[in-house]
Amino acid sequence: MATVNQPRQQTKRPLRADAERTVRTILEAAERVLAANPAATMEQVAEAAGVARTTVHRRFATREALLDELTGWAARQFAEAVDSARPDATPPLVALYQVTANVLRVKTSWSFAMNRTFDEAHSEAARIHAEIQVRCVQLLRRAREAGVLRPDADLDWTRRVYYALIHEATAETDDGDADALATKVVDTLLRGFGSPAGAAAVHA
Amino acid sequence: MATVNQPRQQTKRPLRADAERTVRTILEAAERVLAANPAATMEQVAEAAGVARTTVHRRFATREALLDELTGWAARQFAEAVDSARPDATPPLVALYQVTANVLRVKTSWSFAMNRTFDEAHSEAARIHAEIQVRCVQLLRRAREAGVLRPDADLDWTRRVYYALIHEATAETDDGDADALATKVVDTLLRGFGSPAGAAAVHA
DNA sequence: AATAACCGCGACGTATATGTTGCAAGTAGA
DNA sequence: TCTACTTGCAACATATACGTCGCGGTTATT
Repeated sequence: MATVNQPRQQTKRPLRADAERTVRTILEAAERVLAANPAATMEQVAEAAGVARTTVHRRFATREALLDELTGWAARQFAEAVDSARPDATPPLVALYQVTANVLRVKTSWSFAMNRTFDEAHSEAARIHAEIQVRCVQLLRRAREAGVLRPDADLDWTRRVYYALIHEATAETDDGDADALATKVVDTLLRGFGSPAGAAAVHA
Repeated sequence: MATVNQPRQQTKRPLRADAERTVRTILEAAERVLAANPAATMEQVAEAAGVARTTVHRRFATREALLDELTGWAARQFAEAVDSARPDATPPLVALYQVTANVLRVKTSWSFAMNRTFDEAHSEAARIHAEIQVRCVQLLRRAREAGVLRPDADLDWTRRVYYALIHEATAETDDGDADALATKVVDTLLRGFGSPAGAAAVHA
């Protein structure tokens, strides 16, 4: 009868200060390494973190646990970025800029953890992202009612394009500061690239 | 002295008709399976194709070879889709619609193979994609000169947003026909979502 | 200073994916 | 019909990633 290798469950007792630091170091290293190669191994993460592989396993029972912790952490920072922009309390257009800038700031540093697809719908990260998505649509609706968006704008499509623009902005080579990028994103979202007299060009 | 497992090199002699069919079946199955799960195993691909795993290995020496073939095939279809729209010979706006519709048609069926990142810059697929990218910028430049795009449009940023919109459009749940989606994409690209009187809203 | 926690290291066990080989049975095509 | 190609199957070899365990040395905390 083979003894099955079951992951050792991680006790949740308070960590010593240095251990706490190690955890953060590992998570940051994981983000870096996995952003470059999502299939990276535990060994590579450990190496990037400057610790032994066994230490990683000491802190995170399984690979899944590490990934979950990482995405959870990023999600919380994401939520924090949105919240601190007070998207429900400021004029829609201002909020749009503010939220965009804040989100860009965190997303550039957490590209892997933020783009990870959420298989299990019950994970903390999935819940947070879903909530934020709802708030995003709310903001867009307010923008539409305020006349910032066209009355016939499809909010769901708008949101997806908005997300895509943010994603694309994080890949900018000359990553200027978040505010400049945010301006670029919102500007593109609202105006697109057509010339104001664009419609006439069809008949040219 | 351990005998190292080196992939058996695939002879490139003409295949019998049924074998040719098998190859296509495998590639199509690989696309389906890998689109759902990029880390899918050879076994899963074989199962989806309705063949034995060994048969897959008979046709594709290594996993890499299969992936390369897949991306190569998709890239050729991509190029074909662009070419058949004659983007250099028709008015920019028309070409934009036409290219978009054609590309959407193939991209919906080849989402995995088209999004695969190209590590080795010397692969056929990478070359094709690079060429198409150049032609895309050319088209956008023509559009700008024709007054379809704003004179100050950043062509590289425009192209990336264009790509992102196409990508997003392929994920539409109610995947209407390619023409309708193309209209949506080009419309969004040119006009964005802001109301024409949008600028005024800032002062509201 | 004493204690408990932490870490590196080496070793081990396990699971799984990849790739190979040989053979028997079936089938396309001349 | 005959032949060469093709396929499924079972078995094998190998590499690699994951996870565990124990020990000795170090460090934080009291």
